[in-house]
Amino acid sequence: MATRRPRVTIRDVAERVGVHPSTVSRVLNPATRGRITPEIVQRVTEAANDLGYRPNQTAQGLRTSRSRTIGVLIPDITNPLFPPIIRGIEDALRAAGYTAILGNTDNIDARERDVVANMWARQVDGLILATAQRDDPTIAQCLADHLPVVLVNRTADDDRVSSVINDDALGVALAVRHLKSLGHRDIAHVAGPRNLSTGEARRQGFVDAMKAEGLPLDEALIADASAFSEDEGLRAAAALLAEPPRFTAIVAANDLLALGVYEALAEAGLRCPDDISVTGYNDMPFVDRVA
Amino acid sequence: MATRRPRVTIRDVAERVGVHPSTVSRVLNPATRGRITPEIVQRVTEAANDLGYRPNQTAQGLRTSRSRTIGVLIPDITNPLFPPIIRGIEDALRAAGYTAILGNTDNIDARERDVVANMWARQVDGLILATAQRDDPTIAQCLADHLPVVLVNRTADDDRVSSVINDDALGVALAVRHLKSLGHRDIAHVAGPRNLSTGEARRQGFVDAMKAEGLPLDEALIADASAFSEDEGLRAAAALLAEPPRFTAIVAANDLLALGVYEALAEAGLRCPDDISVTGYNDMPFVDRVA
DNA sequence: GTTGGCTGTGCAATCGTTTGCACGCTATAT
DNA sequence: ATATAGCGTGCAAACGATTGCACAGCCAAC
Repeated sequence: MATRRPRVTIRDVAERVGVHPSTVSRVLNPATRGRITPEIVQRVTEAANDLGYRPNQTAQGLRTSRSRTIGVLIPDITNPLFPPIIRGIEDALRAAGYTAILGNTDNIDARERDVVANMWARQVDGLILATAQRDDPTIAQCLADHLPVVLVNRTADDDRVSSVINDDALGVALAVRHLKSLGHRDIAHVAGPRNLSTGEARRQGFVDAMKAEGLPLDEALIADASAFSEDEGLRAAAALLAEPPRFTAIVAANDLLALGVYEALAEAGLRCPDDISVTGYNDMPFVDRVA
Repeated sequence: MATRRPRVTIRDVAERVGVHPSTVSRVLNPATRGRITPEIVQRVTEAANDLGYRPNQTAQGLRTSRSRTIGVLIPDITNPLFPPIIRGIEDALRAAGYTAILGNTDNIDARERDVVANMWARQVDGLILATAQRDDPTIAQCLADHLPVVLVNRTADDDRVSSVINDDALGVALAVRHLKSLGHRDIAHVAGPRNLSTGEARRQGFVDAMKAEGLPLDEALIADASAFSEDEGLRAAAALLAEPPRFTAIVAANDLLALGVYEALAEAGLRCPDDISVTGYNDMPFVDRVA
């Protein structure tokens, strides 16, 4: 391999100005800059610019044991739900001088442990989990290690950890109200996994909303999916459609499930919305364009 | 902030076994393990496991100046074209003990420079660019710095850098042939930006394919989009549709452009495929479901 | 005119690993 | 028996930055 452009170090800057490296360090650190004579600050700053000095994050990280890096765990980046979330996280982190490293877990525990171990070895300053289960061993581990952790999209039952989520109950209630206003009375629900906060909360939200709207609630019209996937949406909806439907609309707990529901309807020879209406949840990109 | 779980270092392992840290290091490094007495290898390995030792990547990185990290530049992760690519990159890197850090550039030069500078500061071992322009300053910079770089999805005119791309000309030719087999003769093309290899190659592929198939080639039926975006697809297609169309099909250089073309057709009161057929390029997730 | 405080900078240790070099030991050759 | 080669391990110096401590110089106060 060819030799790389030699890195400009803090020592190079120091030599050029004729001061000690520690002085350069103090100049470059806004918090300590005030302790240095303005004229030296000026000369050091100029020299650093001239030489194109860039602090070596690795060395900084070793010394300070902070990496300015955050680990982000997601189930699978190809799930269209996540790119917008990731984008938001990365933009915010970059603005704060941080960098994200991503880990796809595919909802596999072993993979998740592996990814977290790797991130720990890389000295991440904290973790953002989009993978939280209501009872999540990874979260327990992070709490035990005092590794800062925040949840996004889903939350956990353990209330020691904070999370950024939306109002699942409200979202489902809006869907139910909308369907009611269209004249629907008998509404089915394809629910998400009950071990995920989103699944459980939307399920409960559906039950509450039906009651609140004075619509008939039939537990038999709630089909649980074991994952937020198209396949499971298809499976769950097919179960609902096994016998002639006693409902005119389906509230799916998530957009991927809704896509599966569409398929199930098609397989059953039913059309949407002519025969049965369907609502999703997520505003997944391009979902409004799906037939 | 609470105290963190104290890190187990190579020195802790050494002390427990009663050897020098360097010996532990050699045991843990497969390349040097052979130089150490098997019994010591055994004891060190055990102690490392018992203590839950994990090498500190930051320290390793500082010493070896290799970070086992690769920077990946993409225009925008929310563009559905990229998640599958990223997923593939991350899986392959992880299998090799590497980690990816992502950078969204939004095709903005300044942002791109910023991201690359940040990655350089983080000592990335190399870069994967999905952002390549045919004449790309970032690539020139990397070559000058001897920072290893590989292109994906798009390539560059500079042949010193390798790239992983698909056969754009072939893909377009297949689309043209398919349309011809359906009976189309007059085919328009919504081309991508000519400063990107994909735009230019598919455009050229379209021209060549039309000639090869013996179909009439009318330069006026090629509309250039200035970006691979839905908006530009709409704009370019609208231009083609400004006067009564002299064509029965449109080959779009990319799926997002194709979505824009759909919109343009809708706005013009035309239906697809009844009035005009459209082909895309990418196999973007869920695109087969779009109306 | 000495003492005392303050201020700006240098010194050197440190973060956790890796690695060239040296050293002591054993085994073989003479 | 002594020289020599080789093998396994320890030693210590890096990598590039940060930071507690010490020290020199200056000014003011007594």
